[in-house]
Amino acid sequence: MKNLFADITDKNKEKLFKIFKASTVKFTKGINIISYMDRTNTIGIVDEGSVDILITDYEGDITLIDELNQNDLFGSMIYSTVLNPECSIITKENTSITFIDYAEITNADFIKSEFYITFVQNLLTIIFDQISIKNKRIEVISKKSIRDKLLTYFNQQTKEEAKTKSFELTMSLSQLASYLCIDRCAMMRELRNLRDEGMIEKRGKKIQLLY
Amino acid sequence: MKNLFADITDKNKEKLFKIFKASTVKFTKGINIISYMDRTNTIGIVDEGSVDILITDYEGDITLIDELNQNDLFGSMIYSTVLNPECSIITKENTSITFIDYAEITNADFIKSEFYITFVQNLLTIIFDQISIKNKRIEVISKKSIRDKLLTYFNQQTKEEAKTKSFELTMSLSQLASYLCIDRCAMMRELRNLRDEGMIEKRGKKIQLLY
DNA sequence: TATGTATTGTTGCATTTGCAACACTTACAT
DNA sequence: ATGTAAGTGTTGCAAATGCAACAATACATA
Repeated sequence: MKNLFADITDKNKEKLFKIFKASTVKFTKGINIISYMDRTNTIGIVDEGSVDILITDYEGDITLIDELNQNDLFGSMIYSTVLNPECSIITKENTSITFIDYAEITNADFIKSEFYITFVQNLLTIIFDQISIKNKRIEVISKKSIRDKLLTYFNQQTKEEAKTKSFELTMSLSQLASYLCIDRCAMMRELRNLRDEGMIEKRGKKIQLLY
Repeated sequence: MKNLFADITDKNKEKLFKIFKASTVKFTKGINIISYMDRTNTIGIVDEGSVDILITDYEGDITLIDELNQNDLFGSMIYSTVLNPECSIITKENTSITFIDYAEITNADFIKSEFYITFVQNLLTIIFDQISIKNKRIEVISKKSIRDKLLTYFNQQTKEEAKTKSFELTMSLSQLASYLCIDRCAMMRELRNLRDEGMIEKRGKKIQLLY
């Protein structure tokens, strides 16, 4: 995954940090960093660690909108609801975030600099990646049944492993259920059905498609 | 909604079109324009009309990933699966699309031009908007029950109408069911329940929240 | 090692949901 | 005007699902 400052020298990165009024803050696990995003044009970059973007609805139910990892970006321009009180950005572990002022993307000195293009390219690459991830999730949770959600997810994961048709789960089963927006117990049941019907094989975190 | 070429003079726009090797094609309704996207770096811009981005899965089921309208963008960098045979881009009406070569975004002449910044800003604005729309949809279809999906959608729609708590459906009920990834008949049933319980009022396309 | 915590795994049951099949209305093209 | 397609509305029923409640592991860390 590309870094927003990839292919930019340390010296230029320093300049860039000044232009962007950048500040890097280290958070421990479980902190809501939404208060750091109060300026409308703040972009957060995950240097290290990971965060969840959550929305709390009128009934108090919490929806996971995004899971961001190293190099991912977030900000009110992406999460239009980000400044609403019902949105929270929670660190999932010890996490280091760099905040930059997006408004400075039109800073005259910055535009003239030789690293402007590199920066814009990096920015676009990262954003496009994040959109792709979102599209994948939409494809999965669009499915009406738990079975189809699971199979679609498994197919996505094995797409690059056409030969072996197997992959390692990158998250816990509880997290998977949450990602798929389904009840964990119901998912376990369906997972068992798939295994019993000989559709899949599951050993620990390794899943093998058999169809 | 911003246009990718907003605030760029016609003359400069012409230059830009040359740089991007742009071509504008008019399609009638129901055409799959995926074949126009075969170059990896092609970006499509909806000048007029609208398109659906669809994925057909291993079972032949079709999933609606995106509905794009005027000024929206699409391309393989956004839909990573776009070049796969199972992805289709279907015009929903008479639609005019401009294709540009994304690789030219680093074209030296272009970068030096005075309209480069405007272009990049427009590009980012449009993309951020598209992400916001995606996030909203994820929030809605994340809900487990039809009732919650409907109420969450209604709440999103009335957010800017805090006083009246009412809005006009922008799509048909069939389309809404498809957007929410639920069975249309089951949705109708739940809609009736909500009405009977005095949660909502529905007259034609106008929906009023009563809670 | 002990101890608490997170994760996995299971089941019964009431409820929700998708599906199929149908009638009726509206919109639109010829 | 007339036929065709698209959209709306309804219902019965079998199947899928969420929920609650529980037991058994695995895992971390004090």
